[in-house]
Amino acid sequence: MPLGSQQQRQFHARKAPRQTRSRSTVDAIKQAARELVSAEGFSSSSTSTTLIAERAGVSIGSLYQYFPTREAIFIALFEETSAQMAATMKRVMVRILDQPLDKSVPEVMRHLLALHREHELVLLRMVAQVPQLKLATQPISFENMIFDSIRIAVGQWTPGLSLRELNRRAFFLREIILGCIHRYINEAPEDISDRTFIDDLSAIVMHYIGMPAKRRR
Amino acid sequence: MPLGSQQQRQFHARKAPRQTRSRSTVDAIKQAARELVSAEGFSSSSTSTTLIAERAGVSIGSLYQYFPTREAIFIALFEETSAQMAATMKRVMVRILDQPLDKSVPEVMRHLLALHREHELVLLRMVAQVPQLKLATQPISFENMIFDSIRIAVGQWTPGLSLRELNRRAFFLREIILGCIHRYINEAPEDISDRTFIDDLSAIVMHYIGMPAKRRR
Amino acid sequence: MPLGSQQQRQFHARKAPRQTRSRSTVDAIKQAARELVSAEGFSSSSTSTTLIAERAGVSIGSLYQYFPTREAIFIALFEETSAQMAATMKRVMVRILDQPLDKSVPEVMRHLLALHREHELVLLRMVAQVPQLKLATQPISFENMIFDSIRIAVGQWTPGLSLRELNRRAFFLREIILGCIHRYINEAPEDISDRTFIDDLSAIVMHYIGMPAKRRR
Amino acid sequence: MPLGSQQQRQFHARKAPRQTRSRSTVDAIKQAARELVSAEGFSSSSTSTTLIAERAGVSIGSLYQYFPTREAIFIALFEETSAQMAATMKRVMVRILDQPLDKSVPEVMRHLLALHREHELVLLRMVAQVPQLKLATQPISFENMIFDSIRIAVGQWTPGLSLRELNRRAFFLREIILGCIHRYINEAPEDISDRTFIDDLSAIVMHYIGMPAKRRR
DNA sequence: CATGAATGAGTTTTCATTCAT
DNA sequence: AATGAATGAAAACTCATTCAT
Repeated sequence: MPLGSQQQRQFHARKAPRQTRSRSTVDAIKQAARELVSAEGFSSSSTSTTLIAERAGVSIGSLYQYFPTREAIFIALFEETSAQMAATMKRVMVRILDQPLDKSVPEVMRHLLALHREHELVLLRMVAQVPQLKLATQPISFENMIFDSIRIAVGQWTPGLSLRELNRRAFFLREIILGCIHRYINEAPEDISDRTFIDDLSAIVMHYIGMPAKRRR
Repeated sequence: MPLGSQQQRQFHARKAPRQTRSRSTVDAIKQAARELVSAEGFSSSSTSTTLIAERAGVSIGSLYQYFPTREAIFIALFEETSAQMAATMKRVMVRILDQPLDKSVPEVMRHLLALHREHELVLLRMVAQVPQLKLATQPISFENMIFDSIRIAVGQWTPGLSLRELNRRAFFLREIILGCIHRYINEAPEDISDRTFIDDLSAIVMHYIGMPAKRRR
Repeated sequence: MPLGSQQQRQFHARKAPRQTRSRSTVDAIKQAARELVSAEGFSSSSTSTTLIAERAGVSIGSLYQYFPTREAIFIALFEETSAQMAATMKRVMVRILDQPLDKSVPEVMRHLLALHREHELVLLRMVAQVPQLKLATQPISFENMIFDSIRIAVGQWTPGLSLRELNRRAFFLREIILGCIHRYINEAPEDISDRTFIDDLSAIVMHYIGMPAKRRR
Repeated sequence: MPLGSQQQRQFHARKAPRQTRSRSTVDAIKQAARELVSAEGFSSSSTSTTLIAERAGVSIGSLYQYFPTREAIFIALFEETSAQMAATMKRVMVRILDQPLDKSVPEVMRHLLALHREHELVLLRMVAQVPQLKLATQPISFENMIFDSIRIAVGQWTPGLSLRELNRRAFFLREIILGCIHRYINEAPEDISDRTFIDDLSAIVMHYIGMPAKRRR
């Protein structure tokens, strides 16, 4: 019988695991998925459900007990990672916000770089390669969290900006920060050390934060 | 010569179209691929060879006469687009290079934005979603061309920079420019008009170009 | 361990069937293949995986669970048959070896004929038509087993032969015996009864076994 | 439209080539086919019509002008080769028949070996691998010719044999001779020189020719 | 006659998903 | 709950053959 047509495709996890055993089953699956994605990207031949289950030491049957769909695994993975990162960053931000810009910005950059390195592949590859993510998890939590933090920071340092202008600056800053970090990790350019990378990125950021509001004609 | 011996996967076009008829077949295929990718991304269910052939009004047989592999189609597409964009940009650059920075930079940004809009999906989606591209098309021509242009421009405007520093600036500038343009097109944020987008981006760029060489400790 | 890395074409069975259910699936597939080959030879149109699966009353999916490749099916078939035949012949040989030549040789011929009749098509057609077999199954067990038995028998009956001469005689005998049997089964000539066939073949064989070592000039 | 159903499949050459140009086209095709078969066997991927046409320096269109079917090419090839071999053998036979057995038999074997070596692959591989041949070319001319010659020779040297017995001996002799030659060429066993091979084969043959008619019980 | 672009039925193979045990 | 055998729709790709030019 033709599948996938008889019901709305569910993208989210099927049942909340309660017992310890299934707890670890879910984790094993996610971990296996993470590893496979890291090693090979998302091509469905290298991260097939069978492979994931195998690596997790779990039968496919069990896998489908907890995830209704292959995609669900990756979405869960993504959300988890994303949430973790957001939480970590929040902690960092709180600790730092009252310091002067030239201390706090590099500090934040450092943490962001480390964080992305740690979760490198899941986050970087996934967003790019799994289009469904954009739709499924509307608030891409981490990016949004960054966006909000930036708005707040910019608001503090350059008061009197309109909402539009605030959003605009946050838009650019987020893209500059995350974009440069992504590419830096991906390309690992020989000419640039972590140190210079963070210095330069911080300089750019600080300058843009401090740029006076435009006088519109 | 011994035929049929295990030939490794070919990524490039199988035979060059000679007659006008086949010329147009190839074009139809590429166009169909372009459209499907634009509409649906790369998931092999939405851009299967069958679908491409169908949309191109061509039999699968014909498709495989010219492209040995599904991937080959996309690579061809990518290379073509990439080359076109590079050529266009070169022309623009030449026309502009002797103008003062505050004229030429926004001008270049304007052109880049237009160019990316035009070729939006092929370029944007492809690089992210087709991992093989990185390997198959050694010099991702467009990005490289941008990189080189930036180095030249920076060299002119901030003479006396070391090679390393030149490369570093080009690295940041390329990422900032292309990254912001990509995201701007993708997200189409309501708060930002094309005009402000270009102004802001230009401001950031100009500032970074002019930043004095760092005094290292 | 890195999965998904280009694994070279496997010719051997994919997973060993554990449960009784899969046992019978594998058997059904092999049986279906055997029948189709018998009826039609190996042309991939008459023994396509689809056809085999269909006849086996099994889905193609299942087929590919156990055989990674169409070829793998035939190789498995061949090995199985070959091994069975070798085992049977060994038993026969043991029982017979101490009898006088003029008893044992016809006896062996009789068994060989029967054996080939039983496994007729798999063995006969396959070796000729599937070139990969030669490479895949290093010792074509049955033929080798015959070869060895012949060497032993000849050694017993005509002692004092050099190794070379032993090999030479075994070469001729094996070809004569197996060749004549094959053709007899294939052509089923009206003029020749099983009885006369075996008599004549035995006579030829016995004579050759007993031929004195050559005096080389 | 589905082909192959609207008319009886024709296996023989489509039109008799008259002009010199097409003469050479046909030859080129046959030659190309011969080479490809020699190099790679019959797997339709290594001897596809396209490949044959290509190697022959001829368009597929032209190929199909002269051969209605892929098979037709091979059948033509086979018949040609077979006829040539038969002709050659006939000449040899005539020259030799009045000599004493112990001269003529080795002589014939020598010629047969040479002949098979020359046409090695076409003949050997083809018979085994192309089942259609058996049906299409009813009188496999060469084998038949050998068969007949043997009957004549045996009739001369052992007069008074019944027709059945004649046929029987010819059956065995043909298989022994051709079988051993085929295998000798295919396996090229190190232990056996051409000389010993021919000596032994001749001995076997002569002995069998001379074996007295059986006294039936 | 020659050409080679086009065709498409038919192969092999994959992989997400189900379901009997 | 867990298992893993079974499923089959769908994908990639091939190759003999036709036919417009």
